[in-house]
Amino acid sequence: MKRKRSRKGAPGIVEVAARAGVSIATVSRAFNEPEKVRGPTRVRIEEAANDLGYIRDRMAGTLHNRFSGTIGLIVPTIDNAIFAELIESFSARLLDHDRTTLIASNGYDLAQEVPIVRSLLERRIDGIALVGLDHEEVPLTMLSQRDVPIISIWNYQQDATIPCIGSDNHQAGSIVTEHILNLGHKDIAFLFPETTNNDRARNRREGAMRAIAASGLNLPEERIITCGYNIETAKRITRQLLNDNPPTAIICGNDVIARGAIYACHAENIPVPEKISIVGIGDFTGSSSMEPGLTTVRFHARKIGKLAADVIVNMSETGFDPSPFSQKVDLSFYDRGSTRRLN
Amino acid sequence: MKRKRSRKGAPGIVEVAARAGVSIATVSRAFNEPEKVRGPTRVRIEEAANDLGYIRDRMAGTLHNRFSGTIGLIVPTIDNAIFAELIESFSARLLDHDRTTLIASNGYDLAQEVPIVRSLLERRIDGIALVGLDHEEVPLTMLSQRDVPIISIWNYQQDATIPCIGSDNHQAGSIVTEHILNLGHKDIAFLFPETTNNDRARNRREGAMRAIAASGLNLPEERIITCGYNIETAKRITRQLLNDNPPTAIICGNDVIARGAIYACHAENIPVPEKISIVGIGDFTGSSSMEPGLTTVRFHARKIGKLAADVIVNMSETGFDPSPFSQKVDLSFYDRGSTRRLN
DNA sequence: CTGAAAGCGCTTACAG
DNA sequence: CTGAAAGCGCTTACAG
Repeated sequence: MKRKRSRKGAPGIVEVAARAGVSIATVSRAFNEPEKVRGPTRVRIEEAANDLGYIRDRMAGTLHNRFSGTIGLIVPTIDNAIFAELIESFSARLLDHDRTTLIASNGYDLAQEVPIVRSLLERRIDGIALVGLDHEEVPLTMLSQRDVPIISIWNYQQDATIPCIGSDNHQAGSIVTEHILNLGHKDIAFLFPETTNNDRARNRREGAMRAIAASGLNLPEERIITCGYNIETAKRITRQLLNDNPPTAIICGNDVIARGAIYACHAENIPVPEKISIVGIGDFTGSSSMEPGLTTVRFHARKIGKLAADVIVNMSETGFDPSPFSQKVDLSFYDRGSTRRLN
Repeated sequence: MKRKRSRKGAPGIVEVAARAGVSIATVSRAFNEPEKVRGPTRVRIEEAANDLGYIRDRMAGTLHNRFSGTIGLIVPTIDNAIFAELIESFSARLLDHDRTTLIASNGYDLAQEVPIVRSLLERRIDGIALVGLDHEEVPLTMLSQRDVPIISIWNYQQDATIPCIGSDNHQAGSIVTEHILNLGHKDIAFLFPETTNNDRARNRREGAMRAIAASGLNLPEERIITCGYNIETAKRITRQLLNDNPPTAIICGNDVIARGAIYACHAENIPVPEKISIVGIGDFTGSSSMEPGLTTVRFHARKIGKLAADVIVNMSETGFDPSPFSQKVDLSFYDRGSTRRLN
């Protein structure tokens, strides 16, 4: 069933060279190292290329210099407010660098990264950005064996074994927890996603737990609830919680869960924050507009995405020594309407 | 600053051939047309490839057969619930087809599509999916000149000039409007995004307007409000509206705007649906979980994404006659809690 | 079923 | 500053 695509009229470097009256070597230089081509020659080449509607075949060049101008991005999910801003800013910034984004999602299943990485390597990516620090050995080895630079994004850990750009999830967890504790809450529930293979969720939870411990509070086991990543699940679990044994505050592992929790309170006619305080983590699009506005800690997703794009391009161009590329992006806490002092 | 990436230890087809004791031609066949290679030979080659950790260079093959195994996807925005499910399902399905997604967003600016398409063509995409039917001539010509198949996704129009897979936005607009009219509402406001260069929004609005006209109702000019694409803007504009001159129903161009409108009602203490009915279009993730649940018409985004992936792969493999590839995906109306009969 | 050889569209030392 | 030529890692007729 395979067909061979015709080149049709599409002109190549040969046609451009002929029209400009130069060799193909000079045409190539005019694009890649314009400073090495005499002004008038360059102009003639550019005109010829324009007239013919020439579009370079970068993949042909890749064969030679090993750069495809393509960067891989693997996220846990696309269908979720969590990474939307990150993906958008990362890919837009790459376009500014004349790079293109090859995107894939692993569906929160790290085993999926093996075939994805293979698929990306077959397309000769110049570098790759992976969300988080939890990854299997195999894909990491496949990448480093081929000298493909890796950047981990979203989570920042000082002792990370791969260069990372992101925020301190540990700190995010403790910030919101301390806020709740400072408001005098003692009966607190945690609504956190599964932490296996998810360093972001794990660090947040650890940070939250540590803040609890530091305060001397003792949180009973049943107050630590594992909750799926979607609004509907969070809403259902929270309604159950409200019916069984409502706490005075709920600390949510992210804003998506917090949104579900707030909807649950609406559904059960429990006023937020009068009867119950709710905090999220992330500050996703829409969190500030909710009623009540969600108290949360902001991950500056666009900043992280942009930085990561700059860094991965830089790494691919210069070769790299991982360590100096790690960067911590500060968090911002927003005290909006969804929490209040316990009275 | 350019460095040359070493191949390092990464084995190529030559090494695999040597280890398997065959020619590189046979190795190539074993991957591309396995049925042409004798069983035992194939096994030896597969073992050799595995042992060496061989990863094909598809870009080298592209040079010859013109297929990169890469498909472009241009959406108006990534940072938005609107296209999240579409992107996720499209790219996941492409991965099943052993294709990879090159993603880019145009920020609702069609002029951006020229550099984006150029960038994708330089990477030798095998096909491209574009959201909507409004596009400039230039990028479309660039693509068809190079025989790159195009599929328009999200909007379906019978007389579209490019093959399209999506739902009837016209119908979506009329469905929600008729629902509101059937509930007895007469004082209705429209909250629609800018319709220039946006066929989806335009069709929805036309469908809504037609339903209004068919009912004999006369909608005053000031009831037709243009509203930005984000929750915050929608909330602000709706609050203004509620203060100035509240209608009994608001028809929103999409669920994002509807979400903002509902939050505005919460903020102004106007109960939905008791005092005001609100409908959206789209049924994005989260719309069913809101309080009240959003009455809206569902675009089956995952179905569209999956279908589009199948079709574009098919088009790239078989050559194509555009017309038979168009497909209309039915809408589903959900009457949830945000609307009620006027009394 | 398998191999030797030409060639895909570029880039890059190497000369000049 | 420019050109002729080799070569990047594959695929594909063409022979055998």
